[in-house]
Amino acid sequence: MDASPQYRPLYRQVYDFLVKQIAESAWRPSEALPSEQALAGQLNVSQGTVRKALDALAVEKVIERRQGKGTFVAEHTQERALFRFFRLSEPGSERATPTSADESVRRRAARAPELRRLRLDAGEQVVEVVRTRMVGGRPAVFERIILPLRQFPDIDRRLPLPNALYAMFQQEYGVNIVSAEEELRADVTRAQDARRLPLAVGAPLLHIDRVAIAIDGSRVEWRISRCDTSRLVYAVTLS
Amino acid sequence: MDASPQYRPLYRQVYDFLVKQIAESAWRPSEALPSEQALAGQLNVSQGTVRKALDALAVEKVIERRQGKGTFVAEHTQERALFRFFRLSEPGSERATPTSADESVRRRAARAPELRRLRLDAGEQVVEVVRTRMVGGRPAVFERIILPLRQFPDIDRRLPLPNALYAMFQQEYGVNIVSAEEELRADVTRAQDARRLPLAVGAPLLHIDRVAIAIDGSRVEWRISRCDTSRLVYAVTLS
DNA sequence: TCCTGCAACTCTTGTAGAACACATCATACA
DNA sequence: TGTATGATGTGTTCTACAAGAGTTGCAGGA
Repeated sequence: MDASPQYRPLYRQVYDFLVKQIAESAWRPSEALPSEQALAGQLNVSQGTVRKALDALAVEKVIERRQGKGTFVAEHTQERALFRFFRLSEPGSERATPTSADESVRRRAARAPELRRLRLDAGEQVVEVVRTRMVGGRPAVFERIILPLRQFPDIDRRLPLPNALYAMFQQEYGVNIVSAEEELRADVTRAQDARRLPLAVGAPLLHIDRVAIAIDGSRVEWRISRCDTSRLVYAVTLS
Repeated sequence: MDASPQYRPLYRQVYDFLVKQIAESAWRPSEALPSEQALAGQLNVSQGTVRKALDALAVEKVIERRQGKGTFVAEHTQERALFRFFRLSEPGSERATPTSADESVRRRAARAPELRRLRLDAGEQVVEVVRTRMVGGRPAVFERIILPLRQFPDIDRRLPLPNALYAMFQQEYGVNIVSAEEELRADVTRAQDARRLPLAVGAPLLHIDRVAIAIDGSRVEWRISRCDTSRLVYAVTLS
């Protein structure tokens, strides 16, 4: 534990240390961290201080704690990741689970808006994924995803992509998505949308612009989803 | 502290006790709660246990803690409430602040969907508020709000309603809004919308269906907002 | 006498750590 | 094969002290 020029509480230093370790994949997903006692000994602080840091990480769903068993790196399982970041559901708040279809992937140089959104350096390459998301057997979302090739090398050679991308990011690339910033607006269906979705050109659809953020704070994915909300709704709880 | 049949940790019992007290307006907004020591003495637990309960309430933004000063019931000030529950902003995530216009209020019997949404008893009366929300001098949202008259007696005689309704709920009626469930979808502008918003009939708009939930868990407000998202977006962070 | 400035005190929440209870699992033993 | 037990985890509770903020009271000068 190094004492930084500006004071930070011990438990905060422990927290930062653990975030760094997890960001560097020191432990695999679903693998157990060292016990509180072990970490306390290693970092030369008390068990209570380690616990305070672990509790904070558990609130953020970065880790999971199980009494009597241990503390584990939270796993982005299929259901869990979808439940967290896929917000479309039946109007009565029955959760919808999507599948993928008509996937196409290509590698190219990043364009200006992508450089800005993902804070990339000029000339960097990206992978563009275009796919249709099905809910209940019907096309519901038309998705365009931009990924920096630097962070996901050869992801365009690992087709087909899994249904839950964030689980793959975590397991294959050690990239932990912890939050996502979304901007929503209503838009009209264009010819491009109508080829994928059961919507007439000119009909309203929900346009979602998302940037996903990893545990180290880096902006890792830009995703635009165009959703048919005639049968599903975007559900969110503000608190 | 009574021991319930199913075991609950002490700090959870303290938490529940405090929630109940705040729900019953034992302390006014921005008023200080008794100190940790005082609460600990009153409830016959240690200061650390009280602190754990208070920390949880602070995370939920029900209370605010200030070192050296005390613990205060969080106040739904104008800016704070809007920042929390009004999600429209400029695309670059510059926050937008709305004002109200063209407000009309009437009292009537609750209709079937309102009974369901707000879990009302048949025959209960509601107050229906219709108003236009302006952002940057332009109409941006057309809002319809349903409130149970039982919880907000004579609210229809206190016109004009303030800009931040939840601050009024808290100060005038002791109702603390802590979360809101929203369902969003894209819809077309209808004649009714076009009278209020600078949109042509048939243009896409964002339809938001919100139920606001008070600290005691009761469903207190049903609000439908129809938003012009040609200049603003609905911004939300998933975590 | 009145005002000013500072030190000391008191009350608050924040941080750190210890002690023990409870959960889980592996293993020894009847 | 079933049960007891010990080892090792996290969960809960409590204590001690640090740090922030405000109040009080006193010394000293105008």
